[in-house]
Amino acid sequence: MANKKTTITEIARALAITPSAVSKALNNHPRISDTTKEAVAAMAKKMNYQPNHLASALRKGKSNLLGVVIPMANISFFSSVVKGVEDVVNAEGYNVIISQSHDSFEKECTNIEALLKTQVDGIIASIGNETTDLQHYENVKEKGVPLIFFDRVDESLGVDTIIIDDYLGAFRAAEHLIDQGCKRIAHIGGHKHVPLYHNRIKGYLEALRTHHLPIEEELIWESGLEIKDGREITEKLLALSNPPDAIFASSDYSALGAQQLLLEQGINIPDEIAIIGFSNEPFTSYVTPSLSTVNQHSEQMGQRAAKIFLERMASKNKTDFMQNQTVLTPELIIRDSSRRGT
Amino acid sequence: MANKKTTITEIARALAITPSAVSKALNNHPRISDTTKEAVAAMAKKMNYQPNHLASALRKGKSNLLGVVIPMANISFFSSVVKGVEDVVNAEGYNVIISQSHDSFEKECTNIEALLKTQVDGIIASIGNETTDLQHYENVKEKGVPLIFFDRVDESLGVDTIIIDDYLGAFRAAEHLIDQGCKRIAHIGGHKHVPLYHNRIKGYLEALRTHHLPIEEELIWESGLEIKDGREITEKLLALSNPPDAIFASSDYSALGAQQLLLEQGINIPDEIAIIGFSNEPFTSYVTPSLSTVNQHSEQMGQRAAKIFLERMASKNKTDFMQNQTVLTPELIIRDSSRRGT
DNA sequence: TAAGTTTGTTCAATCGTTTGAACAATTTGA
DNA sequence: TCAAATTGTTCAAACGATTGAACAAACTTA
Repeated sequence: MANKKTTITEIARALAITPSAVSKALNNHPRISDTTKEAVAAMAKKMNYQPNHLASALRKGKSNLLGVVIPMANISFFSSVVKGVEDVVNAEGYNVIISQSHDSFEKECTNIEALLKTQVDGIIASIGNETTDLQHYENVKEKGVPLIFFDRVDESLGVDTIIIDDYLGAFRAAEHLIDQGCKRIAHIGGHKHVPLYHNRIKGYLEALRTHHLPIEEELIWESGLEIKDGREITEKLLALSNPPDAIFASSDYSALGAQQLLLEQGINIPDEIAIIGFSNEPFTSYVTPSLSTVNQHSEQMGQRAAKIFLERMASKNKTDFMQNQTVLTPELIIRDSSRRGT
Repeated sequence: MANKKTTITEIARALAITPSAVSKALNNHPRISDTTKEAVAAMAKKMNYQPNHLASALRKGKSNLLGVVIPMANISFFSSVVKGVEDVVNAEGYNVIISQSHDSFEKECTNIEALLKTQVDGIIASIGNETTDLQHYENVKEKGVPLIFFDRVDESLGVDTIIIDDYLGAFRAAEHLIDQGCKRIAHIGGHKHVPLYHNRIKGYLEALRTHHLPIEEELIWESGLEIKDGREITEKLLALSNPPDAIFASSDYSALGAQQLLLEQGINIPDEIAIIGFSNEPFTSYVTPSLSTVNQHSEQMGQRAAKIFLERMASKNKTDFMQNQTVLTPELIIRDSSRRGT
């Protein structure tokens, strides 16, 4: 079809100079004269030259590719993080490769392997729910590829991490419900082996203790935090001889499930039972009543992770391997599902 | 840190053979003996060898990278399409680079350029709302890089396209409202210069004509289709001396805006005014009342686009440049917002 | 004006892998 | 038994860009 490729060699030929002169001109090397630089630039434009990134990446040992591994792209939290990452690294000439693990351990492993094979310069990841063995991440570390965990992190590997203060978020969420006059607050939690959910449970418990409310095992549940989990657990909660007057769910989806069930049962939200979720997924503001939740500052989280990556790239002298542990402060978002009239 | 790199040269040295023998062994070349292949495989595993993708990509002139350009990743439709694409191409050894244009013409151009520079093997794109000049896409074509448009396409470039039958989707949506007994159906449409929205308007009009309903200009609006547009237009519709008894919105977001306003005004949905949206965004099933909508088969669309890409790669003999125009059939999803009791 | 410095360019090696051609060793066929 | 075919491997040249060293020419400086 078209003259598919213009290489620096061709530009060189056209100008009767050497490829290396062209390369240096394009890279603005100080020893190249302005005249040559201009001539090269003009010819490059004229010949519609597009640098071959692979060649330079190979030579420089740097692909300018950043891998991001997330459980799901269609969860708004994660796509926002990705947006934050992109905003920061695109400006520095990096491209982002996103791969989804769908919370499958196997897929996560193959994704990591694919990214390493593609010679990404770094990996930003959120660990899948299924994952307990971290060998594939060890691998990344061994290869000397910067690795940064966000949200679902593991401290044991000694890599950079960035999370929100889940404990505090949960504490505030529970405290807010207490402020609204709730006395029996149920918790729809995630699996305790995931640190982040564990921290939320602790925050919830501490809030109860602080305000001298009894802790009742029958009100505390663990689950996969999907919509159906919210429904099922809420059903069980309603069946109790003494049902709760509030539900704090560790995800917006499970909170939504709870809300749907309550609405179907004709239970008034928030007066009979108040609800608060976690993550500030967009839909929480669309539903009726709008759902209170906790904002995780997803985009900021991505930006921060990206900046840490860039710092790692800048200081490849690996002498100062100080682990970077960033904790962002969550923000309570109070909406109709928990705002009781005074 | 670690012995960061194992190359085929090192494997070769360890086995006292040449790098080319190693390369051929790894690639299962027929002329290499099974003994050698096994020895190489064993040594590769032992030395934790990871092929350098950049080098092979450079040599082979093929990066195994596929670029996907979408307006927004946090719109579920687009992330589903991406998922469909990934499912298909990952299996064939490709990685996907996603870049978002945020409906900015400038960003779209730089994205395309970045992808070309990265030497992607192909590009799957949905044209941004702002875009009217297609020079950057011409560029892709000129370079001989397979280009496939989906959803927001442009036929004039002569590249492969994949869309749903927007006309039919709109026709059915409007017809469904008519079936429910609605007589004055308003339309919250997108900008007419985007073919897809134009087709939906045509489908809507044709449904009215088919069922002998009058077409009233005051009921037909163009907008950016966001939540606020839905609210504003609905407000205007309610102010009419003869307000509509149904609203067909060209996006789920604008349908949601309409719904919110109607609920605030205490208007019964669907009995006083029925609503139907377009796209089947997940939140449509979460809101109350749940929103009727049109399913665009997003994941299938992505899969189809990916398959077309793979076909193009397989037949790089570019003799048979038959443009591939796929049209998927949309599916009506009827929920509470338009289902009137009989 | 001879020695030293600066300027602008070319040379040549390199990144790690691939691949057709070449070649030696072995096997087959008539 | 000698030529032909097969098998398994090595050779060497790519792919396109980068980069330190080398070098010639021009310019300073004493």
